[in-house]
Amino acid sequence: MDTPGTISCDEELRHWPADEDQARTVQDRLRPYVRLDEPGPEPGFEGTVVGVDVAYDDARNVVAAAAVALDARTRAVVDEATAVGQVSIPYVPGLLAFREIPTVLAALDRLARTPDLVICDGYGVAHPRRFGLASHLGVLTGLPTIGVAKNPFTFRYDPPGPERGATSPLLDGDEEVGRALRTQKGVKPVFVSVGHRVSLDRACAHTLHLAPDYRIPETTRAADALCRRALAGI
DNA sequence: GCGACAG
DNA sequence: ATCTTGTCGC
Repeated sequence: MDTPGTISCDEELRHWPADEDQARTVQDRLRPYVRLDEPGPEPGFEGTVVGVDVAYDDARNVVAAAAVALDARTRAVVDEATAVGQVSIPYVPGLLAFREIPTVLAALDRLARTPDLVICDGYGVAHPRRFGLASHLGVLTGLPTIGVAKNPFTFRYDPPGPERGATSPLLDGDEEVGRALRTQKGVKPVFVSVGHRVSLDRACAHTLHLAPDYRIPETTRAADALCRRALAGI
């Protein structure tokens, strides 16, 4: 059933790392599957953009994930799904994906149709090993993914211009790993990076289109609200 | 060794 | 991420 040269999502979930060293090894093994040569859906495409996010209950070691599908053009919510899981490992910078992905995959599976594009709350290739949450989710699902983070993580940047839509390079040394994108005039930028099968230009264009009124894209806002509600209902 | 560090 | 009151402003 598996195509040679691709990865099996089920297989990866069965071989989930038990400690930090194993997790880093998994990232190094999967990183070559990230595709950076595809432009991805064009801005304004006909289809669905799905936002995913999770919320935690540390006391009970529980994580709730939400996936909300929006019409990519109108941004109207067309579907939503949630899932609940157990937290396996503590948060370690660089290993965020291992806390979120199993439950996020479960939520994505409960959507009525396959997403055309997925927006993650975090980073893609802007990552110490170039394999952040969005890239990891992309490789496991095969779907085009984008990472939109609220903080610059370990990277540096010069502030983009004050106007909505202004960008500046997000740098790891002298390498551009993403962009700071001003989604609202005079408001702190968000940090966009490629996850899988999308160009950086289009990743920024999609992010800007999804944030007409607020700093954070509507996909992430909707998923954030839903996973909090799901967690509260347990 | 020390500090910083997506969510 | 999460813990949390009031407060400034549209």
